[in-house]
Amino acid sequence: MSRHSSAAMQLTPSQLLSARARILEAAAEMFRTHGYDVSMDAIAAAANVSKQTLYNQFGSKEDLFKAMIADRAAVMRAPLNASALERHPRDMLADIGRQYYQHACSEHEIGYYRMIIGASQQFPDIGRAYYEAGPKQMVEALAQWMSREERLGRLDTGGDPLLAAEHFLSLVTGQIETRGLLGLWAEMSPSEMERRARFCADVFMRAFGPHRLMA
Amino acid sequence: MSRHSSAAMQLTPSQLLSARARILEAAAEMFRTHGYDVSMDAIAAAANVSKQTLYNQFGSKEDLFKAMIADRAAVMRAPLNASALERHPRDMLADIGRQYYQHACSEHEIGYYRMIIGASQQFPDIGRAYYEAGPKQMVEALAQWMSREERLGRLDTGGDPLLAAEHFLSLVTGQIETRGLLGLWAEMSPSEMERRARFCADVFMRAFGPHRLMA
DNA sequence: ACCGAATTGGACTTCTCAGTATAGCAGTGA
DNA sequence: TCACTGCTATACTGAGAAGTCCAATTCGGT
Repeated sequence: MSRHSSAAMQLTPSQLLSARARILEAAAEMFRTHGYDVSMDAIAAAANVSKQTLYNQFGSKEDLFKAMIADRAAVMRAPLNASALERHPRDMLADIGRQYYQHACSEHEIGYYRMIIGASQQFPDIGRAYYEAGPKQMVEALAQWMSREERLGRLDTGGDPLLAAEHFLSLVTGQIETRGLLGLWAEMSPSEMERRARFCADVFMRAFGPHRLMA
Repeated sequence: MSRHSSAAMQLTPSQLLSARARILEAAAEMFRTHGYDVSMDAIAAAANVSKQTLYNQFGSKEDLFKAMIADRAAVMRAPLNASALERHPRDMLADIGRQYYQHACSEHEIGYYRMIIGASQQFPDIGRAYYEAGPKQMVEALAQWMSREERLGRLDTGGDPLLAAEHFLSLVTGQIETRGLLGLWAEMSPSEMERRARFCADVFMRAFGPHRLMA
């Protein structure tokens, strides 16, 4: 019974990853769902690894936490594939909205965001790093696209594409983020995503489209 | 020297409040700045009260926390004084924006919000209560006003004043809340508040004003 | 098959913190 | 003067968690 059976029995997929990768994965999950207060024992158990191994790989809880953040930041690298430069701004915007709802508004991502907010009190640089790798990237990429569209005469941001980009993302986010952060999660159906994304694009085009009326 | 001098020496303003009120005040401050993880000893010290008194007044840390939340919720009761019903929607909206920047975007309020977010993982009902006493009230009051304006033909929300209200508040909040939550605080000057509030009102009116163009 | 390195499980130390217990002190009312 | 009540100060208990130590085991490369 000894070697073979016990080895085979425990071969979950996670066992195939290196200890370090498994720890990072488990740590991300545990920190996300329990906040920085999870015990190292709990993380070790979740990673299916002994506590000592955990401390061999990462010297301390703080180190592990920061390594996990860095690991995830590498993944976060923004989407916003500037795929079609040819499309009508309205369609492009609706698409961005859709993408946003699928990625950034998932329960998973909101949980991660909540955890970062909590940690940013204890580790201020974490908050800054997250902001610069996430929201800032996003808004700047969008602003750049808007600036291009403005030169083409298809948008009119009044010379402040950054603020316009902020506004669009704010429209998309709406109260959804607020509710998510406060733990009031409501799954959004694809059709609801579609409706909201289109609505935001319409609203934005009315406000920043090329033919706007004054006062 | 004994009685008079010692009593007089310690008479800070906070000494004039009842022990209970002092504790609530100190607890609010400590929870806000340190999160739920502050020690009861620290709170007792901040309230200038012995630990035992603290436990006499509030049976446990959780009870104290919830009492503090309830105490503050009573204060939060929304502004949005529907003062002038006569004013042009644009001015009304700009005013709401200004008020919002002054109250809800203060470092103080953001810190409180951040703390609630952290606690809502541990105490889910806290998150819900905060949402319903704060953001929800706000958006519903605004939606009600918008609905009235729509009947008067001075706004056109396309029949969804709630979503329009959400949109306006999102515009106002923008990235400011995000940055605040992540600890990247940047004081906003009154003129900056003014500029942003006006800008948001203009944008909103272009999108939801009465004479909108279609597609 | 063998050796060194990594891993394991668990006991152990030290610390912090919620909550309790105790003993004394200060004001109040009769 | 005396009992009563509420507060202070401080020591204490018990639980949980970070981090360490160590003997036994397993794994990877040769």
